Amino acid sequence: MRLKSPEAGLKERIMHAFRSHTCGELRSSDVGSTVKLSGWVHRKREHANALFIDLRDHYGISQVVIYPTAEFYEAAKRCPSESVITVTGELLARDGEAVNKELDTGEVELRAETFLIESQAEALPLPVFGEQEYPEDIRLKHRYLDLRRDTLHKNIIMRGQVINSLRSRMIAQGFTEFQTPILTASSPEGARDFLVPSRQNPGKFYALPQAPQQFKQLLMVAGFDRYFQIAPCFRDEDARADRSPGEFYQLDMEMSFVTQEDVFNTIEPVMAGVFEEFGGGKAVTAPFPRIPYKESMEKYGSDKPDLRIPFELTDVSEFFLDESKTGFGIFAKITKGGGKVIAIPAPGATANKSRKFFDSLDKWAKKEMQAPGLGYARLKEEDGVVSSQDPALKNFDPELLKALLEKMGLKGGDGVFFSAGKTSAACKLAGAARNKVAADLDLIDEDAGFKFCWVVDYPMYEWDEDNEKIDFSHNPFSMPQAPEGKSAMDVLLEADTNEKKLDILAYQYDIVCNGIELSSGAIRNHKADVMYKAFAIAGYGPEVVEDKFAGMINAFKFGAPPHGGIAPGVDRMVMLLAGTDTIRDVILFPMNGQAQDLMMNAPAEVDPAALKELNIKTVPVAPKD
RNA sequence: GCGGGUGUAGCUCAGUUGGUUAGAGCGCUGGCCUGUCACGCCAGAGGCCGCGGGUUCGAGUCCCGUCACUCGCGCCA
Repeated sequence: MRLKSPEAGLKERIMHAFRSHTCGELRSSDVGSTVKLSGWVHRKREHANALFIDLRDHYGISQVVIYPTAEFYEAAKRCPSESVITVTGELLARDGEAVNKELDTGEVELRAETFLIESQAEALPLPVFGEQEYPEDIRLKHRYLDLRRDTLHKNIIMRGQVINSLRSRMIAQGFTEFQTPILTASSPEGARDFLVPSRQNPGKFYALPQAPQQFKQLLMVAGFDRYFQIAPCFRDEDARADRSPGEFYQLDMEMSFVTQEDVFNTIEPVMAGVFEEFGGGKAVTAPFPRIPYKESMEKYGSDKPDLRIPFELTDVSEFFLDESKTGFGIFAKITKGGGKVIAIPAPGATANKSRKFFDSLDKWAKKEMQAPGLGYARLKEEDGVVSSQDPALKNFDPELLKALLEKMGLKGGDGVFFSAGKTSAACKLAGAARNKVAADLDLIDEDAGFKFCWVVDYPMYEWDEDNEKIDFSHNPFSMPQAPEGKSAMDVLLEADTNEKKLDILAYQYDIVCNGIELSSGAIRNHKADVMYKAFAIAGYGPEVVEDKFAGMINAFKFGAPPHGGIAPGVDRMVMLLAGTDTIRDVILFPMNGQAQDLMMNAPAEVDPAALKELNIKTVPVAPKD
C-alpha cells in the first residue's frame, strides 16, 4: 500500500509528522532515501554492535537498525515491546546473507537517525508476537492486543473483503441494499428477544430484530422486487462454538415473483463465487446438490450434513425385530415399541483401533449427548465369514447377519455403532456419532474443500412432544407445498388428521456447507387466508396472527406478490473461509459464553436515575434454592 | 436449566503411590556477544498451586462445596 501517489515528492513525504512510508512498503528501489516510519515494536534483537527492531504496522514489518553510537541507543534498547515509535533515517540495502527472504521488506533496513517513543507499552497480558494460544477471557478482555496478532488481524480484514464481495455480487444481480429498523417489535423467529424499554411509552418495550423478516417481506409488498442487507440480527440465546451470543450478521435477501429454484439460482453463484474468491483455492461444489429433509435425516441423522464424510447411516431396525434370530432383546423391544435402531459404520475401526475407542464413544454418548448409550460391534473375518463377538451381533442368525452387513457394505476390520431409541432421539445421536466417528477416525476429507448442499422439502409441522400438539417445525411464514392442480389452501383443508398434517411439506430450505448450517430460507406464504389457516392447524387463532404479526398480515390484504428469500450467516461464512472452528475468531469484539463483553464491561448496572426515567425497577436475583 | 473438561509464575505447560526447598520453555530485569531476524550465551527476579472447608503426622496431589473459563445438551436457523 502506498501512502501517496508516486508523484508525491520524497521531501513532501518526509515532512509528514509520522511516516513517509508504511512498514510493508519499502523495497531496494527506495535505497538511499531518507524515510520515516511509525509503528509498534514487534520484536527486538540486541547484538554486540547493533540493536535490531522489527517495526510493525497494519501493512507489514520493516527492520530498523540502531548502532550504539546513537544517543538514543539506551532508550531504544529499553523500549518495551508493543510501544509505538517513530523513526527516521537512511534506507540501506542489506547485503548477501543479511537479506531476509521471509519478509517483503527483507532487502532493506532503516538506519535510525531519530527515535521517538510515541506511546510506551506496559508489560503485556497477552504477547502479540507468535501464534501461541491464550485463554479466551484474557484475549477478550484485551481484544485490541489480540487483534494486533497476525491471524486474527487477517481474519477481520478478510471479513471486510467478503462483505464487500457479497455486496458487489448482490448489486450486480439487481438487488438494492436497504436499512431496516433496529428498534422494532418482536419478530417471528422464535428466539428470545432483546428488549429495549421505551421512555416515552412507560411499561412498553421495543425488541431488537431477530432478523428483518417482516420488514423484508413488507419491502416486497411495497414493490421493491429485490432486497438485500448485511443485516445485524439479535437473539438472546446461549452460545455455541459456531454461534456467538447476542448478535450476528446475515446476508439477508428477498425476491418477488420467484419460485424456490429462482432463489437457488440467484444465491448459489453468490455463495460459490465468494467461496472461490476467498477459499484459498479449495474446491467448491457446484451445482449444490438438493437433499430432501427426510433423506438427510435418514442418511446423515441431521439436517446439516457434512458431505465430506465418506459414509452414511442405515436404518437397521427391521433386522432386530425378531429376538429369536438376534439373541438381542434390548433392540427387539425398542423396535417393537416403534423405535428405531440406526447403524453408524466405522470403516477400518476394528483393524485400526482398540476396544478403548469403541468404549469411549459409548461413554461420549452417555455423557455428552446424555443418551442411554451407543452399542457397537467389531467385525472380524475368518475363512471368508464376517462375524462379531460383541453382544449386539454375537448371537445373530448367520444369514441375517450377512444381509445386514451387505446392506451396510461392511467387511472384516470395520466397526459398527448402533443408536437405538425413539426415532428422533436415535436419529439425532446417530447423526452426532457419524460426525464424531469420522473425526476420530480421521475420515473427514479435508481436501474436499467446501461441500455445499441444499436441504429441501422441510415438513410444515412437527409433533411437539412437550405439549402434545402439532406445531410449526420452522418459520411459520413458509408456503405449504401443493401438488399441481391444487392450491396450498386445498392442502391445508384436506389435512384432517394429525398424520396428514405432519405430512405437509413446505417450500422451506437450508443451505449447508461442511456440516455448518449457513442459512434457512423459504418461499413465503403471501396469502392472508392461507396464513390464518396454517396458524389454525397449529392451534393458533386469528388473534395470534393479528397480534404478533400485525404489520405483515395487514399488508397481505392489499396485494402481496409471491416472494421468497434466504439469509446466509456472514459470520459462519467467514469462519469457514478462515478455516477456524470458533466464530469468535472472525468477530471483532465478541462476547464470551455468558454474553458478557469483558473489555467494555457490558452488560452493566445503570444509574438509578436512568431507570427511573424509564419506569423500570429491578428486583434482586433470587438466591439459588 | 443440565452434563463433561480445565484451573500451578505475566503466558504455555510438567509435577510419580499424598512426603523435605513446586519445575521447564517463552516473556521480564541485568550482563556478555561484529549482523541478527523465533539470534545465541550467562545470571536474576517472579508462586495464596482459582477460592473455602475437610481427611491426614503431612495435601498442588484425596474428599466436599464454590467460583471462573470452555465444550456439549436444552434453547436457537
